[in-house]
Amino acid sequence: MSETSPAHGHAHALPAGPALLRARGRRLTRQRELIWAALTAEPDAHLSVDQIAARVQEELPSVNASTVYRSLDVLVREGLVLRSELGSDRTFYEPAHDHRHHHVVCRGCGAVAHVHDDLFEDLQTRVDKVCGYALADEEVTLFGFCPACRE
Amino acid sequence: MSETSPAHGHAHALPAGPALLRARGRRLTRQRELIWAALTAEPDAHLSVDQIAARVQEELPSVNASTVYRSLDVLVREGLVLRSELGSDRTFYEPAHDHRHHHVVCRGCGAVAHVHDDLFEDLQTRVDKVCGYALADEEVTLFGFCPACRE
DNA sequence: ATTTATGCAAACGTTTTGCATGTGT
DNA sequence: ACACATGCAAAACGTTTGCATAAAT
Repeated sequence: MSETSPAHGHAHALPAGPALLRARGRRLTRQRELIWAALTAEPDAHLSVDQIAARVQEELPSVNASTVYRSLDVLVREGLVLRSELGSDRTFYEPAHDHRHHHVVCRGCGAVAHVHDDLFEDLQTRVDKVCGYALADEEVTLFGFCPACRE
Repeated sequence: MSETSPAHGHAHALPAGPALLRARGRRLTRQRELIWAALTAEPDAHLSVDQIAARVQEELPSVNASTVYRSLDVLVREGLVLRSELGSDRTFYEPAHDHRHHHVVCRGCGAVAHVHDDLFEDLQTRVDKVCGYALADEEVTLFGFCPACRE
C-alpha cells in the first residue's frame, strides 16, 4: 500500500516490491512498475491478466498484452507475485504475501476470500494417512457462496 | 465395472451407463458408447479429452474431436460423467460415482488419487466461521506428491 | 418421418513465440 | 555497450460453432 507512493521517508530502505527485481539482475521498467501498481492499487486484489492489462494501458496505452504475460511470469518467478488458478480459465494474480493462504471463490458473484493455512493443517496429516500423498505447499481453491450470495 | 460387459445375466435390468441416455430422450450412438467405454476401461480413471478421443479413435477413427466435446457435455449434463478441473488447462473426466470425493494431484507424475469427502466436513464449518462462506457441494482439488514421488 | 447427433471446417479467446527495435543498467 | 525487455504480428492451443449430412428413434 505504500511501496509505490513517492515521498515516503527513509531514502534508502531495503528494496521492496518491484525494486527487488533489480537486485535479482532483472530490469525495472515502467511497464513492470505499472503492473505492480495495478496489483497493489487495492488491498486483497486478485486480478486477471485482462484486468491488469486494462489498468496498465490506462496509464500507458502502448503496453502490449504479451508484455503483461511475460512480466507477470517474471514477477511470479521472482516471488513477488502469486499466481492462483481459481478454476479453469480463471487465473488470477496478486502480490505475494508473507503468509500462505488459500482461496474461497463465490459461485454466485465471483468474490474471492482468503482463508488462513491453519485450517488445513490436519487435512495434510489425514490426506497422508488416507492415500499417502504429501500435500504440497500450494494454494487450495475452494468454492462456495459468500455471505451475500447464501440468501 | 460391469455395466459395459456383455452377457451379464438379467436381460432387462435397469438401464445403466450410457443406456440411461435413451431414458432421457437422448440417443445412444456408437460414439457415445465408445466414449463411455474409454472412461470405464480402467477403474478410477480420469482422462483428458485428448486421451478419450485417442482411445475412441483407435476403435472408430472417423470420430471427430468436436463430437467428443459435445458428447462429454451431454454425459456431464445427464449426470453420467463427472468433469473435474484439476488446475488450469487440466480438465479431466471420469464416470460419475455415487459418493462425492475430491482429488489430490501429484505434482511429480500427474497421478490423481481420490479423497473421501469426510476429510472436509469440519473444514466447512471452519470456513464458515472464518469468512462466512458456505462451501459448495463441489469437488476440491489438492496438490501434492504421491508416495512414489515423495522420495 | 422426425429429430438429434455427427463430421468437417472455420471461428474463437487466450496464451505463447520469433524477431527487430528500444531501454535499463 | 551490452543484455534484457518490449511491441508487433503470427502461431499455437484447446474449445466452440454453423451447417449440411447421417443416423437413431
